[in-house]
Amino acid sequence: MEQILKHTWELSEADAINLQQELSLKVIKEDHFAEINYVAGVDVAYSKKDDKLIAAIVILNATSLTIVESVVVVDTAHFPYIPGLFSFRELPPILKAFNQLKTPPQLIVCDGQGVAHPRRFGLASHLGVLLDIPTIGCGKTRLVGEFQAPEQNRGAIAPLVDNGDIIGNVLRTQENIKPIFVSIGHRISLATACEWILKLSPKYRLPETTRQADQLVNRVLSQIQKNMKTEESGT
DNA sequence: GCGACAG
DNA sequence: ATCTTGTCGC
Repeated sequence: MEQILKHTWELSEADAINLQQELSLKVIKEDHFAEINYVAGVDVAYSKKDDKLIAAIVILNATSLTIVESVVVVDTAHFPYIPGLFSFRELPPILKAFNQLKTPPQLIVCDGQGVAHPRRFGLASHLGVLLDIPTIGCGKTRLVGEFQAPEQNRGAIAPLVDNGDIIGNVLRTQENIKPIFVSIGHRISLATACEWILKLSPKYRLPETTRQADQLVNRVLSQIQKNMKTEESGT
């Protein structure tokens, strides 16, 4: 898959913030896409013991929600976790994984925020701008913004507001279950993003894309930890 | 100064 | 997010 825009990942904290402000101008907050046949789910896990990031991409058929391809990349972490600068830690391995992908998706669902971010440029927006593909930010918890709890029924939404801007929606994907935080990543409107997340979450709290990517990433993570254990006992 | 803070 | 511990269910 072709990466449209590239930049260095060796940045200071201040330079990373400047880059976010510059790139945030490129985010398109409307529906800019044609037919969506394949949807990607992206997730990253972290092994603290050997300081490795494990990035997984799962491609689903957009109608049947079955897996058509998956890729895993294990990489060294080169940037610390700083709230607001999450993408500078997790995107390098994610982009490596996209390079190995054979089935290009027309929509990417990210585990992390889109424009629901202090500088309106969370991981989902960052990935969307670099690949120029529609992305949705889908977080389990909030980074910024205030909200009221949405009604208890599936599909209920409440606006996520920061500085007077509606930066996302708090969306109930399953009745009586904690809602998730949906925001524009790139090339999609908030309303369409929520429609897709509901369509992708027929059974569980999280969309099938992130669920499958999470399962894959954790399977690889536990395999790595298992291998390290047998190496210890063999030495 | 203190708390809050995607994963 | 991970790690550690304990508890519960299969």
